[in-house]
Amino acid sequence: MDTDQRLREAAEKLALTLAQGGMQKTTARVMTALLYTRQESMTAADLCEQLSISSGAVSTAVKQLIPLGLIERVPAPGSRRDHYRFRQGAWASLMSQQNAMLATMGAAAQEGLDAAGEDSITGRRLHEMKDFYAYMTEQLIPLIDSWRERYAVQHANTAR
Amino acid sequence: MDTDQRLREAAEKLALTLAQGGMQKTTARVMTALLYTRQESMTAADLCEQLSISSGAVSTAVKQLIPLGLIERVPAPGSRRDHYRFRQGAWASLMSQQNAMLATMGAAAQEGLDAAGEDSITGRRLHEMKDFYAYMTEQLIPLIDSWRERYAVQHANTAR
DNA sequence: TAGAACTTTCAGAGATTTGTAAATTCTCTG
DNA sequence: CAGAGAATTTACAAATCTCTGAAAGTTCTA
Repeated sequence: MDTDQRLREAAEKLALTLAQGGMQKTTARVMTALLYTRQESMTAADLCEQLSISSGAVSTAVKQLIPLGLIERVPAPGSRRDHYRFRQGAWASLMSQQNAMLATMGAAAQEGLDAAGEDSITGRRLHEMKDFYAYMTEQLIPLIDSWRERYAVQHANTAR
Repeated sequence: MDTDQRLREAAEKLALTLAQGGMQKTTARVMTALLYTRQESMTAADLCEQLSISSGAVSTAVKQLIPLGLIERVPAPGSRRDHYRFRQGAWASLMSQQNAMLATMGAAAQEGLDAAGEDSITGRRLHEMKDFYAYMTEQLIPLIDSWRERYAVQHANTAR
């Protein structure tokens, strides 16, 4: 089987997994297409054709992926079309987004504690929750930062 | 406003957030009901009534929550009904599940690398991905373990 | 072991989501 | 600055998902 086809299949497979995990299916397909493509970047038209979806769908997907820091628009000299590419450091951005969820969970726990009080069955349950998310938030942020740093140094000489 | 109502509202609010994040709505509502309830545990009938859903829906939700390690069936002496309660250590279990996703991502990156080779545009993109998930997996597992340990010690004397 | 009390499964109705096609808006270029 | 080439938005249609109600299955007790 040729390389292109293997990559396409890997892309679709990962997209399916991501969709299972809550990401919208088309959004996931656009993301993985850009991740596994052999081109430096792809135009909206490329994506339409390869994925057999309408330009509207591409537009929607892109609108969701850019704020997540997963892809970026890249200026394409000589072409009037927008080009998109998978971002350097995308994964760290994605993980950071998930940190926001950790904070939300902590706040939800606190809210319940305020209502129920610490000394109750509910209070004990929520206290564990609050502690856990406080701990995770505290630990995860430096973890991501240190990776960013490590990676930046390691690849300083091979930057695009 | 009374305590019960504040807790119910907090529960619904968190359920909505979780639903946005990809969890099924009813599943999320069952989970948060068990998290914020003032009772030690709830029966399927309790959940039906409080959430205004059918017993079939409860059954489905429970079937999804138990494997995630979020809730558990508890034997209820003197009652023939199943009782459910939010699990101790649920949050650590949940986070562990997400680690499985990290492994999947790493594998997906490897698969692409095998097809594209390291020395290509695609190869460099996928290499970053692989490194990131390898790093996160490596770091996150001990993090959760150490929390489990810490929490177990801290609460050894106040166990249910 | 018969029967009662629950739980689970399943088919179909209803609701929501999501993609398409077309209209609109935006943005370059000549 | 007019117009062509793209991207985005919107309204609608199609597909999917998810809950309910009812039937079937389980499990405990008498």
